Amino acid sequence: MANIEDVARLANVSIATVSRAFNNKPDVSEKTKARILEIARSIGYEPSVPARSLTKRKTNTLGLIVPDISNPFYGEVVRGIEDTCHNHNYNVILCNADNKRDKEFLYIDMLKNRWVDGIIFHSDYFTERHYEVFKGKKIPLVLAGRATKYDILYVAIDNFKAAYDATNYLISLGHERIGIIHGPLNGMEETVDSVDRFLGYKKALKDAGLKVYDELIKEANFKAKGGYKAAKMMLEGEIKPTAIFAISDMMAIGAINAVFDSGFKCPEDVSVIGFDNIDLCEVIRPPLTTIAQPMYQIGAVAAKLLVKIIGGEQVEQKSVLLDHELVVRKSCSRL
Amino acid sequence: MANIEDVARLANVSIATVSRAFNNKPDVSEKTKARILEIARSIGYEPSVPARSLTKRKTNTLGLIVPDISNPFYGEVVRGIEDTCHNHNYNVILCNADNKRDKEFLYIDMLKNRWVDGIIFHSDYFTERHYEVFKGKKIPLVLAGRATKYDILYVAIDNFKAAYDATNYLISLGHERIGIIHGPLNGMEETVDSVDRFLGYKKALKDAGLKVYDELIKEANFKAKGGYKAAKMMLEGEIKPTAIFAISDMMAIGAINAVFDSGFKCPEDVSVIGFDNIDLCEVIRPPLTTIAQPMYQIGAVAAKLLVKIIGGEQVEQKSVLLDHELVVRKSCSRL
DNA sequence: ATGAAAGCGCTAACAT
DNA sequence: ATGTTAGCGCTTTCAT
Repeated sequence: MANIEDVARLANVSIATVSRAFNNKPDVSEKTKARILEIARSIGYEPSVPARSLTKRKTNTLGLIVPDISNPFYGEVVRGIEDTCHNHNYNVILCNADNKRDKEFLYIDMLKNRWVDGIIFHSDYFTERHYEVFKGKKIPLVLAGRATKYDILYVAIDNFKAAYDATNYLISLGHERIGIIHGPLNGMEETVDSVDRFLGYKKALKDAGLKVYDELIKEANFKAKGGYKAAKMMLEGEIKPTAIFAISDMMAIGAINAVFDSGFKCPEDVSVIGFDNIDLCEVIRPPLTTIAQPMYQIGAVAAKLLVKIIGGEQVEQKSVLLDHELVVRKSCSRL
Repeated sequence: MANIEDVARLANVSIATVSRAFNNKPDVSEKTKARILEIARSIGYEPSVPARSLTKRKTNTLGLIVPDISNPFYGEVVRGIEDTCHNHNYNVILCNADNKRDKEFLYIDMLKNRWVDGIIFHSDYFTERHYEVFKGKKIPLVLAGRATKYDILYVAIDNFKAAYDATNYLISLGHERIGIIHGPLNGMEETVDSVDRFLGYKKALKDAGLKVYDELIKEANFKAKGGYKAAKMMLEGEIKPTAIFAISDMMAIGAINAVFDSGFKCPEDVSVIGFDNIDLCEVIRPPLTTIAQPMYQIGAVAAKLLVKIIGGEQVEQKSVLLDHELVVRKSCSRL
């Protein structure tokens, strides 16, 4: 592989001049610059990124830790991140941590050793230990997809309000027995999405003067099968819901299937509303009414924010809460 | 950040000895090694990957070029790759190239400059120009998801046979007017998946002595909406199919919706079979019968192969054709 | 078993 | 406008 010295020799200049030419420094004559670039091209030379990283102490690389890239939700977020990085001349190292603490810390360590310029971290949980590890390592960090009480930048949506809106929509359609299928609450110690959404649901019911039935509150694992089981139990119970709010689209889809399998119809007998707005929503029958999260945007904005911080812009960077949106399709109807 | 010199000083040894300790070289006394490691730990030292890459001329990084990570299909493949890389101490740089030639070549260039140890390339097309670029750059390469006539290692399935099997299954159920929704054929110059599958479909019909109706051959873009439109046209035509083979699950799902929207039932009136076996298949109604591609395996095997080549094992590496599988669910019925 | 020193490919002072 | 040189943090001969 050709290196800077080869180019210098062939162009009859010093390696410093070659370096200048490639870094667009002002103090190289246009003529020599052109000659250098041409010679470089002819022998297929381009600067070595690792070598550059070493001297500049900057790798132009972002570390990206997500739970699971095979989940379409994260696929969208990551797509937003990668697109943005590409536009800003960064590359992305992808890490699947499965929401597992050890895997996360292991990856954080690896990324640190790789001198990544920053990390975008996406996980169901952000604990005190996370906070301390990141602080200790002093790596620029942006949390994606969730807010936090720590002084760490994040890009997310207002989960409480989003769930409030979803529930309220059901109420506005005349529903009174509204069930919820939420995710793991984890003792409600941490500010997990699931907790916020659950709280938003309860608040909406209370504000409308409606009763909160314990029988209509079920927990599942964010997946279709979990949603199916939870809905099935609800529908076979004493108090039957006329509407169900599932806090992820996959669970909502499971719930719709449960409605049919229980001998009811959706939306005629039971309305179902989801959360996320993944592509599937328009494809299934009935098309799913849901709360849209700007997944791509979450990724894109997080990446932009991180790149800015790395660039050292002291412009008082702030966390961002993006807007959610109610997308009305056909899975909910007036009571 | 602590470096190797700091550790050396504190441990009263030379940096060479520290290096040996961290590289598990045999010629360091257990005692000093332990001391060095302990001191390193106490000041939070770990070797710099960029510096190491420079001397060793090895980055322990793989470049990964895929069309679009937000597509669940590639999500699975990438998941297989990343898991495998993680197990072999490699990291992965993710690149979305959208099947665009320029973006692909740009990424290949970037990855080369980053001295990645190898590249896994996944794209709808692998042209002569691709072949030449890769040969020119001399980067270890494995093609994922598709075969090629060039002397390049690949990991894929036998698309021709898979399509043959799908069609044959329909035939075995008594169907005679079997439509196909295929992808872009691109003049059929290149060995694209779409072409192989289309050919497999025709061969199965011919082998069974069935007529190939031009009216039952439609092209779409691999997405649900495309499948919907294609199926709609077919169902409204003169010659109505009793079964449809869509060469991707997303198109199959679109087709199922089209069946219902046209006033027919699936599978009673029209059977539909898909291709890929994405998670969705079990979630929609009716659950989709399909040809399963081992997506995770494609990624995992490709990564394993690449890591082996990089390791210099001359063990006559061979391309791999993985098995596909017919997964019978409820979207097809006997005529 | 350990150290000294060269070198990986580049950038960034400091000269001229 | 261009060259010289000292690093960046590490591995790897070559000595001892």
